[in-house]
Amino acid sequence: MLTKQELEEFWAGAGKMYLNHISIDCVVFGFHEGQMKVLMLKSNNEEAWYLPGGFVQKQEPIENAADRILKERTGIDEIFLQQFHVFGDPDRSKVHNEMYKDMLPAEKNFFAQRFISIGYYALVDFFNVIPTPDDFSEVCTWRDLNDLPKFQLDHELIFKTALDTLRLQLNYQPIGYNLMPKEFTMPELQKLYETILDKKLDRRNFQRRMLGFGILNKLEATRKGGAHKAPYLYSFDLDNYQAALKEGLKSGW
Amino acid sequence: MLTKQELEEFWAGAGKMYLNHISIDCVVFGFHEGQMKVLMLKSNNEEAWYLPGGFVQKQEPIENAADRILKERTGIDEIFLQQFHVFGDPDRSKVHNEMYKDMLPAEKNFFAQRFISIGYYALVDFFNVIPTPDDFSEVCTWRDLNDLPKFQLDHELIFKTALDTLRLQLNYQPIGYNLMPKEFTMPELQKLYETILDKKLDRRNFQRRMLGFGILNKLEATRKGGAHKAPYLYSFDLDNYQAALKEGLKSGW
DNA sequence: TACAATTGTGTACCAATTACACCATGTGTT
DNA sequence: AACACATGGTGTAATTGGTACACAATTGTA
Repeated sequence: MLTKQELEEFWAGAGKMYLNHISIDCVVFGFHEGQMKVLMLKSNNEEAWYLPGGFVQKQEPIENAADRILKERTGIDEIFLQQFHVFGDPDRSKVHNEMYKDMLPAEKNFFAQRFISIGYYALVDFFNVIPTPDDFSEVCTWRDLNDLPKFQLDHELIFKTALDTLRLQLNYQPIGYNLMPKEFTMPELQKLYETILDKKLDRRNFQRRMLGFGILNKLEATRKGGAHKAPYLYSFDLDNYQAALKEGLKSGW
Repeated sequence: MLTKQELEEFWAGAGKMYLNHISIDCVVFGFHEGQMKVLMLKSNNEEAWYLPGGFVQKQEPIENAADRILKERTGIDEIFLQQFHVFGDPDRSKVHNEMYKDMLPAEKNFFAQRFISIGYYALVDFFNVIPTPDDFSEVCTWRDLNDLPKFQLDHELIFKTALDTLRLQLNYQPIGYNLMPKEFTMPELQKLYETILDKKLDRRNFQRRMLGFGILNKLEATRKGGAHKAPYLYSFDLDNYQAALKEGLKSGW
């Protein structure tokens, strides 16, 4: 162990040695009636697109930072937000570093610094969102999952990891409270799952399994208007939903 | 979007505004013959114990930082290491801040800064480890899971989150390659699972399920020496093991 | 040689998942 | 009004997976 004198010196030096930039990158998945999109931004100066993100302020819990950043990009609060991975390769910002190297003196080149990025993903109904560009972009818009642009930095890795994580978590977590209207039909909920997983599910088995989780209330009313038999309406049982979020939907060993 | 002038000013300011300290805290679970322990450290000046940890250097990938820190504390490389959560509450270091407040001038009080900590957990055979104190501790030793000391800061939360995550991941990930000898018997492997989960498993069902994963090779030889029927020896099929690590052991929807 | 402890293997049972059949309901066509 | 058609609601058989337990085999020891 160090002496008190050495300790003080260590702390004084460490204050500079170990400082890093911490950013949040957020994969915002938008859903509406069987469509699934990602929110992306782009500057006119560059070809590549990037994910909504920002920096964590010194006295700010990271959850708050993620909420704040998302509110700025989408206009909405209380989004379903899930932290999923930290991306910390020092080469992450190499591209930017190269780009600004000639424009800016070294001590002002922010991207010569090291970045660590905390990855979050968010689920929203994209009809509730007003995409708003940030200080480094002119364009902020929804991109279809089947028509993705070129990504900046390691944002493609972040996006793919988010999608994989989301699909995995579908097995253990309830989903949809922020994505469905207050009252919805079973086929509508099934469509959400099919969209995320990108595959067809059997409607009868889906229904039974979903009801088995005990997070839905069956309502009296039915959804009229379609050219077919009117399906029953459901709403989420919020208590059970919250409980399932915490404890998961399946047990293990 | 900002003008070039504004951008330069932003970067110059941001360089100071958003710098944070990033540390790694690592829950090292040690196993041997049915025992499970955690590696912990303690300074003579304080009562509370803390987890192995350290700071991420500017030009260092975080995975490397975790490896480096663990090598310093345990003497071993190539440990099974899993990132599981980021702890970023600004109040995390409050206790230390209070403690050093009177000892150190504010600008030298490292703990007045914000800390963000990336949580990892590691699995090792504790007979392979030489616990080595760091610069802030005199004691570095294994603590039994049933006899845990008082924790510093939010290290109890980190520890509990790690244990929960480990138990959850047992359902989806193979485990044991770094913890078992090259050749081992089924009861020995079962003991590892029982130790982690802290419950008894049925040996016949365990065997069938384990073999079903296809990550084990049954060997000709048996383990002689016990006062009972000699069990068969197994080894891990490394190819299948690695594949299962990536793809998981179960499928979902 | 009998016994205790432990391992190897099989099987009956229950729960969950999958696949599919059949009926009900609302709309448009004739 | 009769009918086809698309879709939703419900039931059920077949399959799979997990749990509980029975019984035979092996090894060292009394």
